[in-house]
Amino acid sequence: MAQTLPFRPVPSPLKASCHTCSLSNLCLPLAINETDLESLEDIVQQGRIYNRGEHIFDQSTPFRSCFAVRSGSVKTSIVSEDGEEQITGFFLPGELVGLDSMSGNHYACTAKALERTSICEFPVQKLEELTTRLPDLQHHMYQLMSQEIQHSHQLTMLLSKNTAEERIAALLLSLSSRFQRRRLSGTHFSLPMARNDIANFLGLAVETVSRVFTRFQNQGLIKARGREVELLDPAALQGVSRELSRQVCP
Amino acid sequence: MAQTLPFRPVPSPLKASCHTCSLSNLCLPLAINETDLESLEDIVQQGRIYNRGEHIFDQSTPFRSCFAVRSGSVKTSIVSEDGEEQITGFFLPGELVGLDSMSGNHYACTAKALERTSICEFPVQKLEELTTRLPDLQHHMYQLMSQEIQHSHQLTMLLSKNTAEERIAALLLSLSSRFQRRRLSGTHFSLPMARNDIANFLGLAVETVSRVFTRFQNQGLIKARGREVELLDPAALQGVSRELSRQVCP
DNA sequence: GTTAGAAGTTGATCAGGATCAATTTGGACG
DNA sequence: CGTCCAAATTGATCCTGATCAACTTCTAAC
Repeated sequence: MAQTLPFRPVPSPLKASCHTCSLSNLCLPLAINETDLESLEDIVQQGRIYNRGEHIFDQSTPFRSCFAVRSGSVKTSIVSEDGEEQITGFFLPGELVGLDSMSGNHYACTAKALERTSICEFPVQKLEELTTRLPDLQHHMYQLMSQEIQHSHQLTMLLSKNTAEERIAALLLSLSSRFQRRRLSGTHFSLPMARNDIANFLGLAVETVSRVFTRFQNQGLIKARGREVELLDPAALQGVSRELSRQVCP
Repeated sequence: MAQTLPFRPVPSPLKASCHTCSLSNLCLPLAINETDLESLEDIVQQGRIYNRGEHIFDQSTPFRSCFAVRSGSVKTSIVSEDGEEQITGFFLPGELVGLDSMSGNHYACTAKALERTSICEFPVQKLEELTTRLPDLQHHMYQLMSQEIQHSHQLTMLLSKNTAEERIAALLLSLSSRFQRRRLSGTHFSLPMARNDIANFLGLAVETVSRVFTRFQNQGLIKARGREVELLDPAALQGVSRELSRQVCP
């Protein structure tokens, strides 16, 4: 959309432009060189917009594609037999959604936009064909999936061993470092998700999340009003979390 | 080792025999046809034995290979900065260990044999080369990794939402169905892991695990003496767990 | 601006499971 | 066969965080 200059033929709106995408150092293009990038662009459908709360796919959708967040943010969740929901991840720009679905005929989770969000789509069939031709891209896919397993294991440890305060500190620090890597402020940002989502993701009650936020605020660790958060003392938060060398979430 | 007939030239002991392996319908060979199977056999190092408690690799080992359990069982665990351990999976024959390590230079976890265990080794460099040539095998790798993500997410939900009884019931049923798929009894088996391991894996205290086992026993759901377990009323256990359409662990 | 419903905060109470402590059982090995 | 140490069980107490309830704030829609 940055390309729609007047008096200039515009490429088909579905033709991708990973070349000009500022996220190419985080996303799939990371793995591959200039010439191969075009092969990737050939299969991408780029930039469809989803509004807040809109489903990108759910567990009844036949599995066709993986998705990359271009702007905005996404949450994924699974639902148990008895209808309980578990949020499994929050995804920021440059991150890939749907890697957990690459077995079976349907998506393994539900993906929902947390705000107005732009999404690129990679049809898996074409993606798999491409990765047989581009070993570097295949290697990158293995890496991404492997990292997702690692992150999930970290989350397991967090849920299994850490207190409410530690979990929330870890989440805040994870978001902070991920924002930072995207050249956004790591100390002052807006939470893309509701308190409810945080609680669900971290295995806590909403009330607990709320209490910990105010406790952190009273201790001068953060300043929070609604979704607006400022980390006043990241080092102290680090101390609280005593955990998570890497990120909690993908 | 089943091939050492007398008066007959025996292939090099390192030369694999996936052809004759009873697990070929669970393990990597599942994905590929007769002719391609030989390519896989060419890269496998087969059947090294590990004793109970022996490390297959740990987080300081440079990452070289993925491993398939041939017989016996394996647990994997990660260690946090402050030295706390979290068991991330139990692996039975035919299951692949090390998929979480396919990014970075070192293994992402520690793998330890829970009993006398035979392990096949797949050097990843060769494996990756092979998967570019064999799209079916590549597809299978994607599937396996994707399933591991799914299982980890299921575990997340279990830790986040379920009580001690529900977690333990779910684990017993998971083991049961996995033994069954290996043509072993699903109602009478020997737990490969200690109570401590169960507790750690499920985010509980050992004492709690012990209490739940005796409670289940008093309710007539199971019979347990030490590691020997008999599921007397799987349906009732199913009711207790109300969870986990699939397995908890890989 | 008004209003209705959702989201968030705060308080009081309760319970599941952790922790601490004391036995008991079991397995490995001389 | 007995010894020793680890693993498992059982009991008593305590604490974190869930639950229930009331209230406030925010957001969106008219």
